[in-house]
Amino acid sequence: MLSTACKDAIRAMIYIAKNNKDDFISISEIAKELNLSFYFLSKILQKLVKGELLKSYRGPNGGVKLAKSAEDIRLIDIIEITDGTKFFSECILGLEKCSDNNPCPIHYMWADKRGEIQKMFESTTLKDIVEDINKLQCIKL
Amino acid sequence: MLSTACKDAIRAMIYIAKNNKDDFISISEIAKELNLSFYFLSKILQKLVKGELLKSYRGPNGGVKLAKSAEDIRLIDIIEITDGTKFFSECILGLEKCSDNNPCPIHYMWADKRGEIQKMFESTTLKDIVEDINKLQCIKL
DNA sequence: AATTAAAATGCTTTCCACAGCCTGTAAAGA
DNA sequence: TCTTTACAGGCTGTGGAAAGCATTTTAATT
Repeated sequence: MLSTACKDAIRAMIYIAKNNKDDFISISEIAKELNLSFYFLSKILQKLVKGELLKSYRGPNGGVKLAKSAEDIRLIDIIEITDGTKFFSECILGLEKCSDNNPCPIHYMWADKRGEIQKMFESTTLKDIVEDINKLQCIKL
Repeated sequence: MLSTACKDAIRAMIYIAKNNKDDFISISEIAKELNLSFYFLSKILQKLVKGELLKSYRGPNGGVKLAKSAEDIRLIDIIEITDGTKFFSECILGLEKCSDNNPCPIHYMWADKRGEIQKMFESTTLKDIVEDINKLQCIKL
């Protein structure tokens, strides 16, 4: 459902939010901690920088950090930048002409579930997740 | 979410169920009607034959037809054969160690939605869909 | 028996997400 | 100013899904 790039992006953003301070976190540190390819992660995070969820800084002690408060970054924002929003509008059977006015046989029941998933991603912020991590016992990202 | 092969399989199965009679429907007819590659569709339907959702017959007037009543074929059956069931058990962030006892930060909210989708596919049969098509105005598959 | 229709199957090709590597560029520190 | 650090971004390789092609097998019809 989510691309590998998107999953990695979410994991990285959670890691960054959890360790959010004034200084920058290096991409190589994140890649090591999350067991990801440095090169692949670099490109994903570049997208998030362009999407204004992250700020980056080059040179020694450089890295990335959140561009805004963790409570202002929703999961859907990360998904939109990495995967786009096709998933939340496309027909589950891949029919281009399918829409509310012109439904495929399973359009309505899918539109319902799809909408709930979208709401879930819209209503969850990085702050929520970090708080949950501190409350619950969660596995290492 | 669903692979192209799975989407095609569902569309084909709906078409077959809608036109279900005693005689066999040729794969080339289905491919033409649904605007699919004959070769690709052949391979998908072969899987469904092996999975015992379809019966096939070679030679003149051959083709495929449902192996059982339309009310005994659920969408989840088609999905299991073409894509497997990984989707309904895997962590949305791709973490192997994630489980109910050992959750990732968004495990529970995802497990909830995922379960609803699974129920949707489990509770929808080809008969339900064909009835809906006859009742509602649906687009061409 | 020969011909023809249609599924079964193996082989090849195409395409894209994923991943890795290398160079360019910005910034800090000596 | 030179060296080092670290993000930016281009280029290339790889695996699996999707798609196309060709041959084989089965069965009906003439």
